[in-house]
Amino acid sequence: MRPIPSSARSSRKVTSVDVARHAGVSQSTVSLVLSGKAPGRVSAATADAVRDAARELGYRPNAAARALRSGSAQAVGLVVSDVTHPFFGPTLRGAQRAAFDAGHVVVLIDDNYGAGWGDTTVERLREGAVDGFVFFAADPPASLRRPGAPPIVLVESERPRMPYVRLDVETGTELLLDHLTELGHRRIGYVQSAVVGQTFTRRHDRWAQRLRTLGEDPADQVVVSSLFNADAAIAAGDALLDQLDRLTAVICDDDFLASGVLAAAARRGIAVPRELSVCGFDDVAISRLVTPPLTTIRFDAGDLGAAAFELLLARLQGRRAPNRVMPCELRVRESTGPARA
Amino acid sequence: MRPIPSSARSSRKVTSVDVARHAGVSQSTVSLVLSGKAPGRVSAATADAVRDAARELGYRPNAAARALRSGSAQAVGLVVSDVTHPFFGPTLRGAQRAAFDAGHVVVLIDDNYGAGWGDTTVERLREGAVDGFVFFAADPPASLRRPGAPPIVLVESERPRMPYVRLDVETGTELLLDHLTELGHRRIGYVQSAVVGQTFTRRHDRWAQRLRTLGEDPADQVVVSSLFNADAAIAAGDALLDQLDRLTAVICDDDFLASGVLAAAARRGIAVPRELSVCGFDDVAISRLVTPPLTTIRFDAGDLGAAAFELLLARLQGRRAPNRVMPCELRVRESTGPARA
DNA sequence: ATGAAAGCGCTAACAA
DNA sequence: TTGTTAGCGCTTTCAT
Repeated sequence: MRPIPSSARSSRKVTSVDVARHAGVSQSTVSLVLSGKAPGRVSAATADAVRDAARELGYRPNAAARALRSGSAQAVGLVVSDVTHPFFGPTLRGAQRAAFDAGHVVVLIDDNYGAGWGDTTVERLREGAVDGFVFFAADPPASLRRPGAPPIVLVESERPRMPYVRLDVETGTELLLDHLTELGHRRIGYVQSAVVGQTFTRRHDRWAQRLRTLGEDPADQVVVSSLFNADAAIAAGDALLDQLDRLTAVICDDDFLASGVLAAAARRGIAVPRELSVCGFDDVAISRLVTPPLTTIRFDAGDLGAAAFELLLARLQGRRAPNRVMPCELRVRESTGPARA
Repeated sequence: MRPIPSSARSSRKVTSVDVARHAGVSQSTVSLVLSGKAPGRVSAATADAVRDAARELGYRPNAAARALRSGSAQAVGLVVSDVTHPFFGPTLRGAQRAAFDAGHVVVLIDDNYGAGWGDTTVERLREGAVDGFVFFAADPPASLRRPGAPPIVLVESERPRMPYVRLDVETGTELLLDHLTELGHRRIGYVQSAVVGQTFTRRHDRWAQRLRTLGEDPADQVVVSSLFNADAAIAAGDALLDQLDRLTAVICDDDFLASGVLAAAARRGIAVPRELSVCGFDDVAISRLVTPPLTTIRFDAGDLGAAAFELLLARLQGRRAPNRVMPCELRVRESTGPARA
C-alpha cells in the first residue's frame, strides 16, 4: 500500500485513473472491479487492492460518465400527480425497496396534476439521467408514447399497449356495496374524484351496475365530485348533505373525499353513521384520524409499488412481464351502520 | 430545408452531429444555438436553420453527455424525510417554480426518516446527475458535510456553517401561547414530535420559557411525544387525555399530531374545545377536515421552498446569500376556546 | 460567424 | 488475468 499522495487528499476530483495509478493497475481493471464484474476475471488480490485504493482516495464514480458510456443510469423516475397524497407514501416505499434490491435508485417527480413541471422534468431526465419511468396515477406525456421512448409502466391507469399495475377496484367497490346493502342501504350516493382516471371510472361503473341490480336507477342517486383539497372536499360534502333525504349512505373515491363529507356533516350536526353511512377508499392514515374512523378499502401499497418497479425492470431488460391486478380488502370501522328508516 | 432522411425518423438516437449534418453546419454551431449562447456569435439565419433541423429530427440533447462535459446537470435534488407529509407539498411546489425559472429541474428523494435509501440515492446522484441538494427536515449524510461535497441547503434544520432557510417558529409558538393565555389557559400540555429536529426543539423551548413567565413549571405539564403515523398520534392523544385534569389546553408540534388528540378525544367523548383546547402547527389540509377544525400556525410554504432553492442556486453560482427566517401567522379556528373552570 | 479538434470519466471490445 | 484502445454525445477553446 503506497502512501497517499497529498494531492489525492485535496478536493480535486478523484477519477478511476487515479485509483488505477494508486493501485498499480489499469483503468479497465478498476472498472471491472468496482462495477462488480470482477469475479472470474480479476484475481481476488488485485480486486482487493483496487477497492482499498478507491476507499483511500475517496473515489466515487461519476454517474454522468457511466450513464453516457453504458447507456444506463441505473435510475428510474417515479412520476406522481401529487406527492403529498397519502396513498402514495407506502407505494413509493415499496417501489424503492424493489429498485434498491435491483441496484437502481428512484427519483420522484411531482407533476402537480399535470399543471406543473412534470413534463419538462421528464423530458430533461429521459436522456441520460433516468432509464425509465413509472407513472403513478399520472398521464405520460405524448412524447413518451412514441417509438424510441424509454420504457414506462403505469400504475392505477391504463393505456393501450402499455404495461400497467393496478388495484382490483371493482372488487373493492363490490365489497363496499356488499357491506352497505347488508346494512339495509339501497340509496347510495357517490363522491367522485374530479380528477379523471380509469381507476375512478371503474369504481363508478361498478357502483352504477350494482345499484341497478338493487332496482335503483343510478341516475336518481346523489352524485357530487371534488378535487383533492380540503375546501373542495368539504364543499362537495355540503352539496351532498343538501340532499340527505335522497340517500342513506355514500361511497367516496377516496378517504380524503370521505373526510370532507365527515367534516361537512359535523358542521351540520348530522350524525355519522346514524343518519348517514360514509365509505372511503385506500385506507390512508387520515382514515383513522377523522371522527368516526372510516370504513374503507385497503390494499398492500408496498406490493403495488414493488410490482410496478418489477414490471419496469423487466422492460428495461427487454423481458416481457404480465400486467398485475392487486387485491383489495374491506376494512370496516365506525363510519358505516344500519340504514336509517 | 432538405428532405428528412428516412433513417432519421427511425428510432436510432438523434445526436447533435445529425442535427449539424441536417442543417449543414458544424456540431459546435448546433451546441451554441441550442444552449442559448448563439446571440452575437451565430447569425440569426443559421440559428433558425439549426432549430428547424433539431425539431424535424426530434433531437433531444443527452443529459449525461452534457453533464459530463459541462460539469453541471442543471438539476437539484430535494431530500425529504417523508414525501407524504402534507406540510411538504406546497413547499416543494415553491421550490420547483423557482428552480424552473432558473432552468433547473428538481428531483425528489424520500429518505423515510433516515431509515431508507436516501443516503444511497444521494451518493449516486451527487456525481453527475444532480448539482446540489436541499434537505428538507432531513439530515444530510456525513459524506456531504466534507470539503469537496456538492452545495447543500437545509430547510427547517440547522448545522454549523451550513446555509439554511427556516420558519420563525418561535414567533409561531408565541402566537399560539398568546391566544391560549388570552382565553384563560395556564396549564398547557405539549404533544411533541418523536422525530428530533431543531425546529421542534425551538418550539418546545419557547413553550417552556413562556410557561415559566406564567408562573407554571414546565416540568409539571403533561408532555407526550409521537411519531408521524396515525396509531402513534392517537396513542399519544390517549396518554395525554389520561391526565386531562392536569391541563386545559395543548399545543402540538404539528397538525397531524393535533388530529391524533382530536381523534382520541372523540373516542372518549371529550368535547373540544369545551373541555380541552387543541392547537396544531403548519395549517395543512387536514386541519380543516378534522372536527373541530384546528387552530394552527400558517406560513407561506411556497415562499419557503423558493427561498431554499434561491439559496442553493446562489451556492451553485459561487455567490453567498443570507440565510432566511420566514414569518408565521396565527389561524384561529374552532379547536380552541375559553379554559374550563 | 463558423469549424476543427480535444476531451469530460467511464465501459467494453479486443489484444496480449 | 490484465492492459490497450476506442469511443459514448456533448461543450469549449482556438483557429480561420
